[in-house]
Amino acid sequence: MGINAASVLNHLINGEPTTSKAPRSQEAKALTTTILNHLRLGRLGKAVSVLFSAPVPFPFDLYAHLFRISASKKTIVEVRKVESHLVSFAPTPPVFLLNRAIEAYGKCGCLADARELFDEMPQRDGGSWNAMITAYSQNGYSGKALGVFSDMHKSGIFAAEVTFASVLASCASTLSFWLSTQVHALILKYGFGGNVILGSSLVDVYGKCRRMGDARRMFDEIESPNVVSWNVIVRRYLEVGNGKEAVFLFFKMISLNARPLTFTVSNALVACSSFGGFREGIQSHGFTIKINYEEDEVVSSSLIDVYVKCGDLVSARTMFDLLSPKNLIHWTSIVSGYAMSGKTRKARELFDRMPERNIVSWNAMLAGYARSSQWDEAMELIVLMCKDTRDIDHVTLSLILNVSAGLSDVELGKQVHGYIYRHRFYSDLSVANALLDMYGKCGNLRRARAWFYEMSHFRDMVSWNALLSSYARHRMSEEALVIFWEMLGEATPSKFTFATLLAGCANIFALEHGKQIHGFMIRNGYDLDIVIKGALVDMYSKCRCLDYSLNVFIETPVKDVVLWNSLMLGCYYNKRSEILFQLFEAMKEDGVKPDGTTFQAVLLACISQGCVKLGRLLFNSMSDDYFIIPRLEHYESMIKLYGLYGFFDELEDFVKKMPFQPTAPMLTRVFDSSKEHGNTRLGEWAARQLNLLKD
DNA sequence: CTAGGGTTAG
Repeated sequence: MGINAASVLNHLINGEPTTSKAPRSQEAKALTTTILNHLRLGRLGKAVSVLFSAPVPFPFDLYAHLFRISASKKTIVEVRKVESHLVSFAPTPPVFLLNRAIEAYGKCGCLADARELFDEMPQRDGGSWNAMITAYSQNGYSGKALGVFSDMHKSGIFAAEVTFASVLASCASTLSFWLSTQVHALILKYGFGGNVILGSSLVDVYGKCRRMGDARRMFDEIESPNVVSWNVIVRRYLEVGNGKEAVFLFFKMISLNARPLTFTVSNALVACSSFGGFREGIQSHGFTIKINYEEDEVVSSSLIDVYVKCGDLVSARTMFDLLSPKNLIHWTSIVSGYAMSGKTRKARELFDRMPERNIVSWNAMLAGYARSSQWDEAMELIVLMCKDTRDIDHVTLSLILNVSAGLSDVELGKQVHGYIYRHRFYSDLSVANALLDMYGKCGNLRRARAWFYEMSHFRDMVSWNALLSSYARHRMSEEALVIFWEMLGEATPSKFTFATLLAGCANIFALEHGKQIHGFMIRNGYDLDIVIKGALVDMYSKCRCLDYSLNVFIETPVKDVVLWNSLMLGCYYNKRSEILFQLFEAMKEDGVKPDGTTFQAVLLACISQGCVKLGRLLFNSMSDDYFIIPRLEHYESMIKLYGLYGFFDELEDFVKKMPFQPTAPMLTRVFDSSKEHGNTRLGEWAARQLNLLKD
């Protein structure tokens, strides 16, 4: 068919080709082939412009196809063009195509276009509602998605299964528990209860709302959970801090011969680390090898971390050494392992050998120094870090604040405070608490208090505890107690709170306050665990109230070394050292291994009872039988013991054979006791040594 | 045609 002047004119006047219906659809057919060819070559723009070369309706499938492709490429211009062609040239565009258009707008994030189309549609079906809800839901407008769902429900439209998925996703992101239960009820009412996807979504929602009881019940109701369902339940248990249950379900999954996703395996491994489940970790390790997952980057990272967190650095290192290629996370994990277990030298060695580092690796190394109180090394690292990277985050800031506190360097702390202020970190709770702690530990209670009040709107239990402990630490237990009563109106005290308060009372021998706290805990049904019992025994001992101390001790079924130590020191403070020796024997019979503090207590008793030979025996036994390296105070006690009772041969031998140079107080004591007992030779030696020390 | 989960190091 040729083009003549009349046909062109006709076209211009009527806006329509003069050709009859059959050839027009043939033209569309030919163009459709061209368009599809363009699409095959990935030329979406070309395809759409060919569409516009013919002002005729195309097959609906083609529009649907174009919508899908432009949606997946998120090319909003093409979506608009295709919609415009559709509504201009197709006489009555079918609802399902308009739904596709809404979906495409949604995928491109153009909610305004989607909504406009939705509002102007002559008719809507369930799919239209669904498309609109999904569009809102997937773009994070959960509230709007739920609003549309509510409108849908009110206009009597029955929701489809797919709609519920979007609705539940929105419930999950808004954490609306009660709405979720209502949606759950609707799902059951509509008979969709057997849908695995909806079931898993419900587990997800309940878990995110931290309603693990409901989540678990829902999970147990799923007839045949799939890998996603298992992944969700394991993940949610991990998130609420119930690692044991997460691991339990992971093992259950395996026993049912389901093949977990790599995500699920790493979640389970993290769960093992979370409660120190070494055996479970090893079993999971075996399983990952069996299903060929040990090569996976993420799984191997979590595996190394299991060994690290369970304290088996040898295995962690073996895994790390065998691993290739190693990534940044593997490196950081092993460095952190050494750093946090006090092996900072080894950590640093590896840290220096790292092919690349990021903020997390720097923080890991720094955290190690902070944990081991190696403040100078920490400072040096901070300087290096600032040279290497401009990246400073909330963890770094908290760590630098810990270092300032450790060095009692309030000036450094103030600098960090300024940085925090300039870079808007002050609303980060962990940073804010670290700052509070720093001012407290540096003894700047005025600033601590001021900052604490600035934190009024977002402080938590940790903030209260930090403030309390700074008062208690600086022997202001009365004030600490006042703060405690204030605290009750705002936060729930924890075991940490009580331990701090009791230690504060012990330091100033505030027996009445200590009793009040003890009573408070009993009245309010607090679980008096071994740490609190230890604090109580210590407090009563120091407050010269040995009877109470003994009572608390007796009512503790399983006693640890701290408890024994506190009581033994209590005997010493209360001039009942003769009982202390019996306690020492009883402790060993009880199967509790003495530590350095135990021996210090026994040595103090020897001093007060004049048991020189026993003291020497115990001092030697300490390292020979118990492998405890004597600390400075043990040496001091021995010197005091020998000196006080005039055992000068032993004293001289002891002081000269010590593995380090005697300190000034030690020499002073040697000098004083020599003078008292008329031992001129040793006294002069001590005096000479003292003079040498001064230079 | 459309739905669910989303991991590892400080």
